[in-house]
Amino acid sequence: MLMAKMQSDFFRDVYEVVRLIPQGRVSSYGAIARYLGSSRGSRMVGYAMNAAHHQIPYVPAHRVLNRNGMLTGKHHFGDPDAMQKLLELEGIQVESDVVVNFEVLFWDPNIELKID
DNA sequence: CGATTGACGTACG
DNA sequence: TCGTACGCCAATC
Repeated sequence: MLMAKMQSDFFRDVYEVVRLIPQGRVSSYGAIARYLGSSRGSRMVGYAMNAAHHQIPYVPAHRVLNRNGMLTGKHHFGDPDAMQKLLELEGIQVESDVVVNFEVLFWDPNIELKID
């Protein structure tokens, strides 16, 4: 029975945090990784996103960008324009594969989910 | 089992 | 300021 633990707990936690990202807001791989305790595991977050497509419920991976606010993973959405389109549907302006006002729309779990 | 890769980030020149 | 090098850790070859 237990077909759980298909991925590491780290991955599962990544999905959970990504789902907590409000609509119209974005976050970064590094911020999530840091929130989970692996400040240098940013690559793992990106790798987790790679598998996020078959995760249920839906994981808004398009809200996760790199520290530069660039849509680095847009090529992994099937269509290169899909990620930008999803962001625009949430009212996020994207220009040259970069989110406009990224620092304003930036949603940092270390702050929003901060444990007192 | 070892080498390479990867949706990143930081350090260094 | 920009380009290159390296580290992180899991997955793939």
